[in-house]
Order: sequence, then structure tokens, then C-alpha cells
Amino acid sequence: MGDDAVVSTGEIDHGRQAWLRTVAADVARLDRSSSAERAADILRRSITEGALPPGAQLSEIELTEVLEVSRNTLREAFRLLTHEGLLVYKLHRGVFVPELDERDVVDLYRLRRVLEVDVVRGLADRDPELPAARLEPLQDDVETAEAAARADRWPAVGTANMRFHQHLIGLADSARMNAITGRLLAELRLLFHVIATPQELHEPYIARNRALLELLDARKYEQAAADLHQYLLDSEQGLLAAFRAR
Amino acid sequence: MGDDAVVSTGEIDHGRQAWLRTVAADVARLDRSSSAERAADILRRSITEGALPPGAQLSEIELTEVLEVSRNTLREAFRLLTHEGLLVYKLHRGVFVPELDERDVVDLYRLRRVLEVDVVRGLADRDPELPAARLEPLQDDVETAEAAARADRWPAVGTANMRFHQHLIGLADSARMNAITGRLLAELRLLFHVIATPQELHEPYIARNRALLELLDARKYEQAAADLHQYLLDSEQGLLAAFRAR
DNA sequence: CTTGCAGGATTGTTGAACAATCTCTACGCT
DNA sequence: AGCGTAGAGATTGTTCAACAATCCTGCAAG
Repeated sequence: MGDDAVVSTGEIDHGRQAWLRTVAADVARLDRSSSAERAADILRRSITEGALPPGAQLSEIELTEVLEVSRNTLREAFRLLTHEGLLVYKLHRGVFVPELDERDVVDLYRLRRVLEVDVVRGLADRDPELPAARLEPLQDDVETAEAAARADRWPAVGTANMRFHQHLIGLADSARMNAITGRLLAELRLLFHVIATPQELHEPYIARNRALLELLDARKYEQAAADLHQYLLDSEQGLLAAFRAR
Repeated sequence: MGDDAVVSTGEIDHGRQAWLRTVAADVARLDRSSSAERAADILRRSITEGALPPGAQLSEIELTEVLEVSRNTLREAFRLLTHEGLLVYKLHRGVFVPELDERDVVDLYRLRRVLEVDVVRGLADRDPELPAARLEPLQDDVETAEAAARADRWPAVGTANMRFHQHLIGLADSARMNAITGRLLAELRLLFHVIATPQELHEPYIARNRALLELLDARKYEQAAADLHQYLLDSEQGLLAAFRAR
């Protein structure tokens, strides 16, 4: 799934030494290389970064030449991305970058709220086992976002904010929640490119992410969950407003 | 996705007449006919009904002969099922029916609880728009389960119970929750086949489904959500116990 | 018992070919 | 002009055969 490496898979190898696990992770990263998945990686980046706008059709013959893979392999890459929600198939007409609308915004944010709020609230039950080191990835994401904001690189701010939420979900150690969130955020990125004003869309949430992180660090999970709930409602409204104003 | 027809996709066609939607659904069902998806349908049944046990490898050349499709098409079918969680790919080694363990049970049930409880609780906010007719599919599932139980057909009871929960999620009109639930229940079915005692696994939940349905019909959503939460905790424990006793 | 090395089997990938379907243009009709 | 239609051209859906890359098995050597 491309970005999986940034987050714990949730599949904990109970009986093994730590170093053995890191080796296993490296092996898995090597194995990941199949032509179809490499092609999918390239296309995924093109789509999430906006090079391929929503509604665009992906021609098979053109892409076989650019990506230097056969049509069959390319179609396998298409399938992979279709399952992530980054492409849609129209039978006998081809694959397209989906055009999401306001109903998708509502649907995606409903899922986000359910999952993220539950993860944060659930941390209270497993507080003792959660070492502070696990918040470090979130810390890094916040700082990356702040630095990108200072440099006026707003798409980068958006990416860092996304990773913050992916890492947040990762705290639950649920392989399936991680996978769902990966798809969910990819679809969200698709929506961002329809919006003309990335700054006012992302800027408010840099500080709110930091505030959320501090609440987690202070183990005020109930408060954090409540804030996050409102946070996501606000974010949804902002996106909807930007959408209607396009 | 095979079973999609049984549930609203959540993609509501706002401006259309009801009959126009049913026609569109029929067209979509015709269009659905691609060789890969037909092959996937057959394999899906074999897996969920237990003909292909967990851990089994699916040989490409054998299946091309049985299913009468080319290797490429078969591999596309494999991808479809992989995405549903019914198959796993091991690079250069082939596709296998996954062997789920207790950690998967915990993971799956965590997701189920989050989603299903939220859907039920969320019904309170949209009570006026929810016509009683929308509970009819749930009613049918409960009756199907009861009839199957009287006939001692316990796998059929399990299937009907599954459909009950799929329809329950369907009440939220969320395309993504429906899709997630489809995969989730497919994986759960995979776990059921490891269990030797289908009766004691499914029987208690026939009555509990009916009780839940009556609470929904009476619009006691808060109560229903609380009951469902406990219901799913109990179900998880039952599955874990059966799993350890295997 | 472990290590290293064939040999056979299976998967990964390719390119070409043909069938099915869609899109677009041009034509004829009213 | 407006409308429906037929056909050409392009694109996708599917199959097949072949080769490359990788894995598994069994056996021999240390």
C-alpha cells in the first residue's frame, strides 16, 4: 500500500526479539517489489499529488510506454489502485480518477470520526502499555507541518497532517484500521486537489494537531477524544465550504 | 463484490425516481459480468462455504482448467478476492486461503463494535427520515435464521446472522461502511470454518438479533446500541473460546 | 545436523492477437 | 437546421503461448 512502512502494521510478532522483527520488516520491504506494485506506486503518487486531476482518463497504451510494463501488468496495477479508491473502472471505457463530491466528504468524515475518536478514547484502557516513545512519530509530523507552513509549502503541510492522523490510528495496533485509514486518507487527498485554497484549509489544524498531541502526552484521553471530535466536524465543514465555493 | 445486491450501496441517486434506480441496478448487474468477477464469485463461494480450508494453496494451472479462464483473468479474480481478505498473496509462492488467529478475532471485533454501535447510535439523529420499511430486510434475516435453526441448518443460520449485520450497517447509507463490513464479515466467515461447533456459536444470537430489531422498531436507539455493544463482546468471547478449544 | 547445489515446478511478466464495446463522424431523412 | 442512424476507428476485455525469475525438493558433501 505504499505508505504502509510509516506505521506499525498491528501484526505484532509476540515471541520474537526486537531486532528480528526489524529484519523481518526489511525482508518484507524487499519482497514488496513486483512490477505491478511498482507501477501502482508511481501512479499513486501522480494521483495523490494532483498530477492526474479528478476525471482524467488513464490510457492503457500510453501508460505502458511511460511505465515500461506490459498491458496486463498495468491492468493489475489499475486493480490495486481501484481497491484503494484512487481509480474507478468503467466497463469498456477505461479507468478514471474518481470525481468525489460532497456526499463523499460526508461519508469519509463520518468514518474518520468514528475510527479516530474511538482510537483515542480506547487509549485510556491500555494506558500503562503505551510507552511515550510511541508518540514520537506524531511529534515529528507536527514539527514537519510547522516547518512546511513557515516555508509556505501548503501541500506539504497537508501531507504532514495526513501522516499525523495515520500515525494516530496506528496507536491502536489494528492492522485493519490502519489499512482502512490509508485508503480513507488517499481519497481525502483526492478531494484536496479540487480546492483552490490549500492554506486556509490546512493552516488551522497545525496548531490543533499540536494541542491534541499535548493532550495525549498528558494522558487526558477523554478530553482529547472530545476535542478531536469537534476538530473533525470543523474540518468537514471547512472542506464542504471550500467545495461549494469552487 | 458479489453480495452487494442485498444491501443499499449508500450511493443515493437523489434526483431520480425509484423505478429508474432499479433499472440502473439491473444494468449494473449485467455490466458486472466480466470473466474475472464470475470466476471470483465461484471461488468466493468455495472459500466462504469451507470447501477451501484456511491454509490451502490455490494452484493457477489447476484453476484455469476448472474455471475455464485464462491465467491472466484468474489472477485478476485472485486480486479481487485478495482485496476482500479471502485470499493472501505470497510473492513467487502463490495465493493461499488466509489462516486467521485470535489476534484477528480481536481486531475484527473491535472494528465491528466501533462501526455497528455507531450506526445504531447515529440512527437517533436521523429518526424522522428513517421509514419503517427499511427494517424489513432485517426482519427477513431474523426470520430466515429462525427457520434455518428449526431445520438444524446451522451454517445457514450463520449466513442469515451475517446478513442481518450487513443490513444493519446498511441503515447508515454509507458506501464505505458497507464495503468495509462486507470484507469484515467475509473474514469472519473464514474463522467460522475453523470452529467445530456451529450450533452453540450461532444459536444464542438469533434471539438477540430479534430483540435488537424490536428495539430499533421501537426507536430505542440508545438502548439498542448498549445491547449491541455487549452482544458483540459476548460474541467475541464465544469465538475466542471456541478457537482455543479447537 | 547443517550447508550448498542441481533439477523440477510454480509464479511473474511480456507481447501479440482477436473479440466486444464505445466514441465520433458523416450521411440521409424529415 | 435538427434528428436519428450507420459505419469506421479507437479502446478495452480476454485469451494464449512463451520466457524469465523465484521457490521448493532432494541429495550430496562437510
